[in-house]
Amino acid sequence: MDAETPVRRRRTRIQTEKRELILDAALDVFSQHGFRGATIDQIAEAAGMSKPNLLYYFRSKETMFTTLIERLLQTWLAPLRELDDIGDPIGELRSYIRRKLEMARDYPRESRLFANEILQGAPRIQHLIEGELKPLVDEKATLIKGWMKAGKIARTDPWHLIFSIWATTQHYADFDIQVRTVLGPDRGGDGRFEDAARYLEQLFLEGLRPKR
Amino acid sequence: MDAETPVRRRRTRIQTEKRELILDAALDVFSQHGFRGATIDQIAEAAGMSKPNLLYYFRSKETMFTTLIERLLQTWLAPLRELDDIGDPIGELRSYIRRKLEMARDYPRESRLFANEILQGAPRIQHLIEGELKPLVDEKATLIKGWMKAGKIARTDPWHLIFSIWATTQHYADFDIQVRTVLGPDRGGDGRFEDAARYLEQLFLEGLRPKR
DNA sequence: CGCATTTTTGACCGATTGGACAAACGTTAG
DNA sequence: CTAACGTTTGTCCAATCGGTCAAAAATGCG
Repeated sequence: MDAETPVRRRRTRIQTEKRELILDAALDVFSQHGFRGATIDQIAEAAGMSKPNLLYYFRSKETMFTTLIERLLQTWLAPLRELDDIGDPIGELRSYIRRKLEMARDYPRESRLFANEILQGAPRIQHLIEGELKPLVDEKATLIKGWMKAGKIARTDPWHLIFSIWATTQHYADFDIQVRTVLGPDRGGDGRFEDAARYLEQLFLEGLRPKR
Repeated sequence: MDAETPVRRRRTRIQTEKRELILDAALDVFSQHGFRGATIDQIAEAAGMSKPNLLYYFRSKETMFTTLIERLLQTWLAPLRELDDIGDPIGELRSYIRRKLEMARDYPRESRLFANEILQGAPRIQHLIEGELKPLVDEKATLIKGWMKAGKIARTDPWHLIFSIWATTQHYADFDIQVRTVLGPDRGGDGRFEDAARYLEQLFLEGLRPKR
């Protein structure tokens, strides 16, 4: 009888700050080792606090992970949400690719965390992919189809078009080590993202067949 | 003094068979959970044997993993090795893309295992990337540069060209769950690889700018 | 068959894991 | 100041981890 009333109190200033600190540390660790590979101790150390202290702010490892990935998905999908019918289609696509590549450069941890989760069959975010990602992609696919019908871009499969943009841009975050190693110290420096941007623009706009 | 002579005996029939069985089970488990996420017990169960029995054939989890990934890298790089100067360049690239996409379809576990390892910074295969992958890519980049100079394909960055082929094709293995979920039951069925093949051919050859 | 070798198993070990808990410590409003 | 509440920590626990070991079972061979 009336065992415990979970009075959801208002969040303290310290709570807000520490939760943010923890999530950042968790992003570090989760993105590097995946969910199972990461330990609470690692995250606690990265956040500069003890394990029980961390567990005071997040009930469990799982809670941290889901909090992290749900928030992350929003920023992750933002560029696609911005794709609209205002500018000219080629310009829209070009800037979408550029923005995605910038995200791979500036938020590689987020990209890797997401990739890691999908790789393992998305056990913890399947519902988000079905409920958020799919509808958004379907909507934008319709938009792109319209561009094709209007002769603004070449006729092709809009879903696979979106996949190819995701794949090529996120590759530079997810496979960063491979990219940098293969490019070597000369070409693999900070300039690699500009090289990639130039190449991808050419690929998506013109393809590889030589002009005559 | 003569503590133990590791007389490397010849491998028994049973040893050969069981080792193969174990490696297949290990591929299942490693590709789904990554190295740290996988447990010896899981692999043993998937192989239908007890844990000590498995450890009789492979000294450690690490041994299994490296055996697996070193062998895997060879088949994985085979298509790139076949890229040569015999046929016409456009045809060569087209069939390289096709072959890579077939591998994503037929060997998704291998692709995921590799992706998982790279994602985490390639701690166990860095030397293979430097010593095997990089030289091979450099060699093929030179080949492709020749094609560009001869006007056979458009001038662009050969390294990033190779990256984009890897990214787009392996995406269908590594992000399979996402691809199938977004495509839905209609377009996400077995035909998705043919759709992808058609789309990628168009992308790499013609790009998206409309013909006029 | 009989014996040596290979294969399999159950029991066990120390280390690490996610998490619980009560006590101690800080902070703040009245 | 002080009582109430928020925060932090040391200690502990059961479960799981990778791996060992001796002994039993199966196999191969003359």
